[in-house]
Order: sequence, then structure tokens, then C-alpha cells
Amino acid sequence: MDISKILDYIHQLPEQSKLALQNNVTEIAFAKGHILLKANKVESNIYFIKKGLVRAYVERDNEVTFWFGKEGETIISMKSYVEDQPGYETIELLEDCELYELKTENLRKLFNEDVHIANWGRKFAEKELIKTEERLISKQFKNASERYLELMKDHPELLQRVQLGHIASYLGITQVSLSRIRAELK
Amino acid sequence: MDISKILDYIHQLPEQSKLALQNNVTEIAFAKGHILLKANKVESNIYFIKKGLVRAYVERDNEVTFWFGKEGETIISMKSYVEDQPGYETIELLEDCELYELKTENLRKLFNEDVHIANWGRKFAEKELIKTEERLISKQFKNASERYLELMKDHPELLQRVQLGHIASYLGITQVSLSRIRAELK
DNA sequence: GAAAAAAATTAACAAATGATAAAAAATGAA
DNA sequence: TTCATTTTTTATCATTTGTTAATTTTTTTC
Repeated sequence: MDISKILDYIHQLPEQSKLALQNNVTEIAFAKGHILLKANKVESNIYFIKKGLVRAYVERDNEVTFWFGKEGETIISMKSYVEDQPGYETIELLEDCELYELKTENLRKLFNEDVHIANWGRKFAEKELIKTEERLISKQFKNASERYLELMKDHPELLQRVQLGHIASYLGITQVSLSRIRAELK
Repeated sequence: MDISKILDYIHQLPEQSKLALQNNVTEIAFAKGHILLKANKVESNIYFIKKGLVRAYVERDNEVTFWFGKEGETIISMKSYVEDQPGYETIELLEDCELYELKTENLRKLFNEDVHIANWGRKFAEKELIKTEERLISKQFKNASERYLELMKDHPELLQRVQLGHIASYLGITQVSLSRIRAELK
């Protein structure tokens, strides 16, 4: 998905504002397995995914995957981006990826100069917020197998592209539990 | 908490922009038990809490409380505010409340006219996003009693002001489970 | 302050999920 | 292809959380 489409997909922008953003973006590619972003560091770039798939995880006793990003989606260390503080997430590439890179610093400048871009940034955060809130609510009153079915319905392609251990972690259960759930559904 | 402080608390605003917002705000009060916002309706106002306490819940077989708002916080039906669609949450007043009311329509106008207000709105969504994401992650790798201890640490006053059934629901467990956890901690 | 109503706790048993280990299946490298 | 490695499944038992119902405590109302 090319950058112009990605930007508009987040929120429609006037041509001039879109160009201002595009002028600050550079293309970059990494191989599967690459760690794009490390936890506990202030990250100074954000990325848009042109092609490929990544996951965000938090490291504890085990790794907890809490987000998958694919074509058209945006990779951000929220804490870095919002509060200039070290982030809690690590981003790992699950496939070879082509990315668009944008320096946070430049984006901030644009936010202050262009009301359309400021509102575009607002829309981005608001949409992400709704998605996250819906997942939280789903986690609160659906059991593991309902959440699995929901994921199958909403993002069937993930099950083809991501190994089950990561899916299980994303659903908040162990891989063994997920295997059991899948067996029961047959 | 008065409106000027609430607005700045979300994100510092130039005096003129703050006044523009304040000019669109009216004060209003409701009694404990009042339903401020109903699920499945498009809501045309947002509210800032001057005084009091509210909860947001989703209705399923049971009620699932997923948010508490107190002095200084903002009451929004996210779906209404962001996508002009009926929201999923109902807002109930847990105490007598004094609120500041702001018409979504007027806020949208201000977002398009004033870059400072647009960025203020962006910051609001971003901060809420981080809070929600942290709760999601916490839900993903902490068990019920760890989540209870976390809530006690971060928001001890809630335990004084909110009945345990709502707390249990917020933590994603039954009230009976919460009682058991509290008994074990003694 | 007593009675009624609501909220919180306790107990017993059921169901869901976790932990560990072993086996089977799939994937990748030589 | 074949061997080694990784991923997934299966099985068993332990732990956590849910369900229901009864009891106690707290709050509200008259």
C-alpha cells in the first residue's frame, strides 16, 4: 500500500498537507526477524507499513504480544510519541517488510504548523483508541474461545500469516490452551 | 476542579484558545443514579467532570464496567465523538455530579479553526490511548489478584467511592471472586 | 432505632485455563 | 530428499475463576 493511500486511509487530507507529510517520509526495508524498535528506549521515528507484517510485544516472564500490524498500518511507540518517554513495546518483523519512515520531530513540527495535519493526527489517535477500547471490552466479557472466533472472523488472514504461539499470546492465553480450543471447535 | 484547570490538565493551551473552548461550555448538575448517556444512541455532547464520579458500562448478559471517571476527567461516547455512530457505552452517575457540557458540533468547529485546539484534542486522544493500552496489557499478563493490587495502588480512592460489584466488573472478574481475593490478602 | 433492602462474604462444587512433558507434524537447511 | 529444528497437538494434573446459594454486614428508609 503506497504512502498516499495510507495517509488518506487514516483520515482524508487536503493535497497540500498530504504532500507536506510525504516529503518527510523515506522508504526503508528490513528482513523478517529484525527488531525494529526496542522496549525501554525513546524512539524517534514512526513507520507506516507498505508491505509485510509485524508484532508488538511486552517482555515479562514470557513475551506478551498485544498488537499485529500489517499493510497500511502505523508502527508507533506510543510512550515515545506521546510523552517522549521510553516505550514498553518491542516491535519484531514477522515477514520481510517495506516501510515508510517519518521522524517524530518532523511530524511534531507539522502538527504545529498545519491544522489539517493536526486533525489528521487526532483522528489517528482516536481511531486507535476505539480499537483498543473494543479489544479491552472484548477481553472483559468473552472467554478465550469466543475471542478466538472473533479474531478468525475479523482477521482471518492473521491465522495464515502468524504462528499460533503469537496468536495465543495476543488472545491472552497459552499456546496449549489455544490448541485445545482449536481441537474442540473441529 | 474548574474548567480552566481541566482543559490545561489535558494539555496546556494558549489563553485565547482556552477562552474559545470555555465560551462553549455550560454548567449542569445531575443526581446520583442519573443515566447521562445511553448506549446505542449518537451523543451530541461531551462532558468534563467538575465534581463527582461516574462509570461507563456495556450491557450484555450482565453489565461490564470498563471505565470510571472522576473530577477532572472527560466523559465521551467515543463512537459518537469519533465516528458519529451510536456508542456502545452507558454512563451512570455513581455520585451527585457537577459537569461542564460541550456540544460536539461546536468542538468540531473549533478543531478546524484553531491548530492549538486541534493539537489539544490530539493530545487528549493520545493520552487516553496509552491508558487504555496499558490496561489491556495488564489484563493480558496479570491475574485477578495482581490487577486488584494494581488498582489499589494506582486508584485507592476508587475503593472508597465505588461498590465492589463495579470494581470486580472493571477488573474482569465476578464479585464473588473479588471477595475471595480480598479474603486471601488479609 | 427497627425493619427492609442492598451489598459483601463465605462455602461447595463446576468449568476454564495453566503448567509440564511427551508425541506428532510442519518447516528449514544441508 | 533427509536430518535437525521449530511449531503444534495431545494428555495429565494443578490452579484459578465461575456459579449458585446461603449467611453476614452495611446502608437506607420509615
